[in-house]
Amino acid sequence: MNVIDESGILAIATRLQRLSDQFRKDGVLIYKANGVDFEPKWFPVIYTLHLRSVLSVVEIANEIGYTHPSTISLLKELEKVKLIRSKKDKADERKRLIQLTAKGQELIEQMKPVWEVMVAALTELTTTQNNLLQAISEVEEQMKRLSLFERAKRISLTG
Amino acid sequence: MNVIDESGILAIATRLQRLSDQFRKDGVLIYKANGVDFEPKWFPVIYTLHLRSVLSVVEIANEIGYTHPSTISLLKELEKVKLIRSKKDKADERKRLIQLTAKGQELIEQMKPVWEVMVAALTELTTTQNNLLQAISEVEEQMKRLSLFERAKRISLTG
DNA sequence: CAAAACTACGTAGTTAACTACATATATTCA
DNA sequence: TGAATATATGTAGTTAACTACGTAGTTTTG
Repeated sequence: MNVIDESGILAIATRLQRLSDQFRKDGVLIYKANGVDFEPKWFPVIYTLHLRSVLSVVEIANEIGYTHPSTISLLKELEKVKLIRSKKDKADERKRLIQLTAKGQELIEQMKPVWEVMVAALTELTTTQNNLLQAISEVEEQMKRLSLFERAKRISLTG
Repeated sequence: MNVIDESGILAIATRLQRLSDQFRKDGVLIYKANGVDFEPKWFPVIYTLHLRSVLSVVEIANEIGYTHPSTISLLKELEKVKLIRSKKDKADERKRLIQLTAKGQELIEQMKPVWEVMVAALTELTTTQNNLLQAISEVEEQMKRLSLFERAKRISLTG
């Protein structure tokens, strides 16, 4: 991967994705090693329901920052393995209200110590001179002010 | 996306991916706005061939850090739009040697000023208190020493 | 109060990476 | 030197996100 590393910031999207993939793969291994039957991709939905208890499909999608079709397919999986259940909202028949099952809540209790280990390991790994998590937050903040595209446009005009 | 941002480091894989996606989408817009017919996903291959001129399929895959099947499908696309061409290696008949076409080289010359703008925009965006690119390099370095999984295992045992 | 606009959810198809497996050629070693 | 192993490429199928589009309720408005 020499060329990509040497090409510097131009290949930053590729490197971000590579890092994300590696974290996720190790996540699978860590859950497995701790006897927990859970996939990292489920985390955003499950964690959101852990904190908010009852939400509609679109509300979950917004919380986790995915599109609603992606969210629906995650919800289908989670319903299949009985970690969540859903019912129609009587006040608004368009809505489907989602919540954790008892099994889902038990699983969360089981995962809490694993999450603690993960937090410790991730913190150890990312507490370097330039903190990765903070760097992400800072860049997200910058993008809110002005997107990469807008910045490029401005540089093209003034350069 | 409140919950994900608030859950801190546990959702770091999700946030890395989201950032990567946003960069790539803006990349598409920037190429388009500059009248260049090029997709960001082609960058690793094209840039590698720009620097190394003739390489086999597996050599390219290693340089860009993808699996060889992924690389083959990228190469197919690039051959279709005539940015690269390939021929059998006479010294080793298993190998296919890949290189840029004249069209590919011209396109690179056309893209160079766009890349400069991108570098400037990305640098502006990511030069914050904690530098994202450096943070990525530092974490990659840490992972080489000991993977996330190994760290989690060690923490579980000693904790 | 009916038409228009909006919101919530769902399905179908696409994309860009992956793993697993198959085949052909090259190299090594008993 | 031929059998075993390794390497290079290719194909098929999977995955986890996406966009585009359709339908059914809800809200707004002329």
